[in-house]
Amino acid sequence: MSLKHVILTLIHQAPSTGYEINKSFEQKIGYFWHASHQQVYQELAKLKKTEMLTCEHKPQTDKPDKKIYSITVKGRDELRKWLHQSLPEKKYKDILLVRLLSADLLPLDKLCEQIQKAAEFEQHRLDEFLHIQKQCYSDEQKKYLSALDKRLFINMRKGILLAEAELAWAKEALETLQN
Amino acid sequence: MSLKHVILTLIHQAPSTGYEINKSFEQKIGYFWHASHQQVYQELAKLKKTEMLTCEHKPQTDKPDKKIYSITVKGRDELRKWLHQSLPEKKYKDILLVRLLSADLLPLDKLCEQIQKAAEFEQHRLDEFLHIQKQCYSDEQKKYLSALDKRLFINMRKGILLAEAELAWAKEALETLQN
DNA sequence: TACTGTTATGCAATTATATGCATAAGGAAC
DNA sequence: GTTCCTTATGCATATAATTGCATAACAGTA
Repeated sequence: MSLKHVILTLIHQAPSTGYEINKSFEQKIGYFWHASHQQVYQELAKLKKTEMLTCEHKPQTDKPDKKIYSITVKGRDELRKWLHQSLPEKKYKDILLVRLLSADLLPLDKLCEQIQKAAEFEQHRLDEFLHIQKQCYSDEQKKYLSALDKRLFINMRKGILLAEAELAWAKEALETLQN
Repeated sequence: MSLKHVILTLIHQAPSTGYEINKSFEQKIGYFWHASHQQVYQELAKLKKTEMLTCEHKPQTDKPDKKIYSITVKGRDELRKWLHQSLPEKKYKDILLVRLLSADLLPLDKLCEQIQKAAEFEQHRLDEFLHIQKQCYSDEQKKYLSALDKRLFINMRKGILLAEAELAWAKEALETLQN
C-alpha cells in the first residue's frame, strides 16, 4: 500500500537506483520506514511495469551495471493523489508490551533485561538524532531553514521525542517492576 | 512470527473463543497489537493443527456455536521459548513522516490538516488511557498492585507516554510549519 | 591466496496481512 | 416488518513482506 508511495517520494526528489534507495532505507529513512532490499527491487519492477517509473540502464565497467529510475507524470499524479488521501489508522505492534502480559512464563530478571536492552537501542537512536540536531540545527541555523529543511527538522524532532518517551517509559517500567 | 505468540499469550491467560480474542484486539490489546478477525481465525486454525491449542466445541441454541480454545503443554513451551528470545528490531512505519518529505506536492494547509487530524486521534487515545488511569490506578491503589496489575499498569503508561509525545510533536510541527 | 566488504542486481518460496464476501440467529429500534 | 447491531464463524483471493539463495567484479587486508 505505502512502500510504493515511499519509493515514489524518494524518486520524485531525485532519480535514483535501487541501490541508492536501499541505502536511504538503511540510513535516514529507516527511522520512519522499514523495507528490505528484496522488497525495494520488487516494488521498483512493479512500478516500472505500471508506468509510474521509467528506467535508464547505465552500464559500468568497474562495478555492476546501474538502473536509474525516474518518476513519470503518471507516477507523480499517483503520488499526489496518495498524499491527499486521509491517513489510514496506525497499526500498533509492540512485542515488549505483549511479553509483559505473559510475564509469568518469563522470570522478572529476564524481562527487565529485555526492557533494558530495548532502552539501550533507543538511547543509541536518540544519540544519533541529538548529534544531527547539534550539527545541523543550531538556534542560529533554525531561523533560516528552507521549506524542505523545515520538514526534515520536524521529522528528526519526532525521532527525538518518541525515543525520549520510550526511554522515560523504560525507566518507569523498571522502577515499577523492581519497586 | 508474532501474532501466533500474541494469541498464545491471550489463551494462556484464559481459554477463549476466537470471538473473544477478536474483542481483545479491538479493545485493550489493539493499542499495542493490531490484527483483523480473519487473521485471528486463520491463526487459531493453524495453532490447532500444530497442536499448540486444543479446541472444545460448545453448541449454543440462541447464538452461533462457540469454539473454546485452550493452550496445550506444547503451546506453552513454544510461548516460553519465544518469550526468552531476544526482541527483533522494531520496524518503523510512519506515513505522516513520509508525506512530510514530499510536501511540495501537498499544499501546506492540507499537510497541517493531516497533522491536526492525527493529533486529534492521539488525543482521543490519550483521553481513554487517562480515564483508565484515573479509574483504576489512584495513588492509593498503586501501592497494592498484584504482579499482573503492575504489568497492565506499565502497558497503559506506555500508551500515555507515547500519545503525549505524539501530541507534543504535532504541536511543535504545526508551529514550525506555520511559523 | 583466501576472506571480507562494497557495489549492484535479482529469483523463488514461504509466510503474513488485507480485502471482499458469506452465513445465521436473536434482539432492539424505527 | 424491515433494517441494523451483536454474536460467532469462516473461505477465497490478493497483496505485502520475509527468508534463503544467487551472481559478479573490484578493493582491501591478513
